[in-house]
Amino acid sequence: MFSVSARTQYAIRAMSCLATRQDRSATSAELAQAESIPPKYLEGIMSNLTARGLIESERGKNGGYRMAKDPAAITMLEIVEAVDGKIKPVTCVDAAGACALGGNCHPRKFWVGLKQTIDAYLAESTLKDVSEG
Amino acid sequence: MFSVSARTQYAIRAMSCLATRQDRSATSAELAQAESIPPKYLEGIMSNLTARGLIESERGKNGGYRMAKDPAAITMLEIVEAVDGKIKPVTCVDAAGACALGGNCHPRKFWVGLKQTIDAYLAESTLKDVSEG
DNA sequence: CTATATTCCTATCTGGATAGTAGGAATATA
DNA sequence: TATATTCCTACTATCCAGATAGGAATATAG
Ligand code: FES
Ligand code: FES
Repeated sequence: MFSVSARTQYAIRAMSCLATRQDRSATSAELAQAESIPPKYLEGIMSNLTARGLIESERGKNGGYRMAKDPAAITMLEIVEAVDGKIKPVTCVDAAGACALGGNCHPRKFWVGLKQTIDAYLAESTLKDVSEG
Repeated sequence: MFSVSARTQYAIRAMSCLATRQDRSATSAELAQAESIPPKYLEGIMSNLTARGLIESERGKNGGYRMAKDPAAITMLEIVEAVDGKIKPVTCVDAAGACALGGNCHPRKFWVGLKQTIDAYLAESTLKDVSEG
């Protein structure tokens, strides 16, 4: 329970690796190699991160990725949401009617609080913090 | 991501329902009915809660379950761990060698912190709080 | 222009976990 | 003995994360 998807773990490791490189740039294949991530799978993840604007991409020969921002300005929340979407402990956490109970059970507030707690932790952890261990 | 299992949601709803009954007792079938939970599935969950000592059971005719403690003395963490085990964002969160990287990646501290954050929230939320919404 | 290296897109397969079901054994009451 | 309950074990079905495959688009170099 509350397990972190491989997607997100891969994304964070890849970003962490990219951030600590000289020049802060690398190809997807290099990152996959360095972090033991299935190369083809990582490609899709990198696209997510690019779409979110956390990194920038260059196609073609000599292409690859580079950090779009300072690692201290990138939060774990941004990375998580880029690759796995907003976190949702229960389906009705934001849309009150999105569960069989129609948003009318007592525990719901508790789940909303949980989401806020997790979001807060993710938002206050920067890539810089994480990549430095 | 970070989604809560049906097991845990059911457990909390059932406990919440039980806690707010006169006499704080009911049969599994009654709780299943009241909370729209598959009856047979709930049976197994109730056994988990009994094993953990959060509720007490009585077999046979006129049997059922009753609260073993005051709802204010039962935390969400106890319920979650009773039915789904300890939470584990990443496999190596407590056993450092339990992942392909052998516990040696920088992000690991971050995941440990996440677990502590979630555990803390769950531990400070009591059944009384939750059942009262 | 051609060969090559890369990102990017779409479609598909697969295994394992989760959710749920089935049947009945044990136990208690009346 | 009949009935109502918890408890136990095993099975089935469903779903989706994880992974793979193939190739289109794009850029560079020679
Ligand atoms: S789970 Fe949606 S209202 Fe309780
Ligand atoms: S995930 Fe286990 S060491 Fe990083």
